[in-house]
Amino acid sequence: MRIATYNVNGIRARLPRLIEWLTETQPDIVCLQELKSAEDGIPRADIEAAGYGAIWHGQKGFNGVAILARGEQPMEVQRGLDGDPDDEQSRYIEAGVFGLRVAGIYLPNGNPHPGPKFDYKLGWMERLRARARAILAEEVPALIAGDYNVIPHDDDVFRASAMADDALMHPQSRAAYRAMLSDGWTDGLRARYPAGGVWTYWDYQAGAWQRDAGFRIDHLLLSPALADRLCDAGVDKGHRAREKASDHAATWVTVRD
DNA sequence: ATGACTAATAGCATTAGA
Repeated sequence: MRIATYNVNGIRARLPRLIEWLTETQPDIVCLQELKSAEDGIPRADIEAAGYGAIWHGQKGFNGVAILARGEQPMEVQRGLDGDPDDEQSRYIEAGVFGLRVAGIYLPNGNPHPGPKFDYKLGWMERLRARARAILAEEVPALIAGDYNVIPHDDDVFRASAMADDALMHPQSRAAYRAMLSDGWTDGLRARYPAGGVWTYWDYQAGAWQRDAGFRIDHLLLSPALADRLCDAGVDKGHRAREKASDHAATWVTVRD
């Protein structure tokens, strides 16, 4: 079974690329982020025509997450995280699909640091960790996949000094990510490539793609039961080179059925 | 320190992204 996460940076702007990628790579489960669309603007018919059932949590203009399943309708478990009744941003959706629990996340960027956006990021990570621990306590095979907006290690970025002051690799962001790993989650791509050097994002600006000036912020975290089934992991880098591509590349794991 | 790209917005300049 192939499970992928993909920050599409606008599902309507990206629709031809998204459908093409689904058709070419045939993932069984997909978590999408940055739909940048209200629910009534999401192209349900095109996704279904490509062979996928889907649920989503949309928002006009920004954010927005979805879970797709090939030939199946995901069964929604929860949308949004507990712990902040004032939070109206669409960044979390969770479902049961193919016997797995799957959460799709779009973790706040947090720039600039310091400031309210960074505080929101850390608060959101605490709330995510609480939900993640509750999922682990259920002892179902589970995965939390999405755009974490965290560069976990210095070898996950083309040049650590270039991003040193960024919220993506702030020590507090990294500590909050590590805390989830310490709870028992396995970083699927890191397990496959322990030395780093694999990117999932390349900025549109300053020729970052051409210079391979990228970093790794899209992650798939596997519960212990699912980590035991991990076969492979990778990044669909070729699609990042195409016309009208997202600035992220899809990132995936395969697990034994 | 700044800008460079891209997407969306009842938009034609601003916000947000990372």
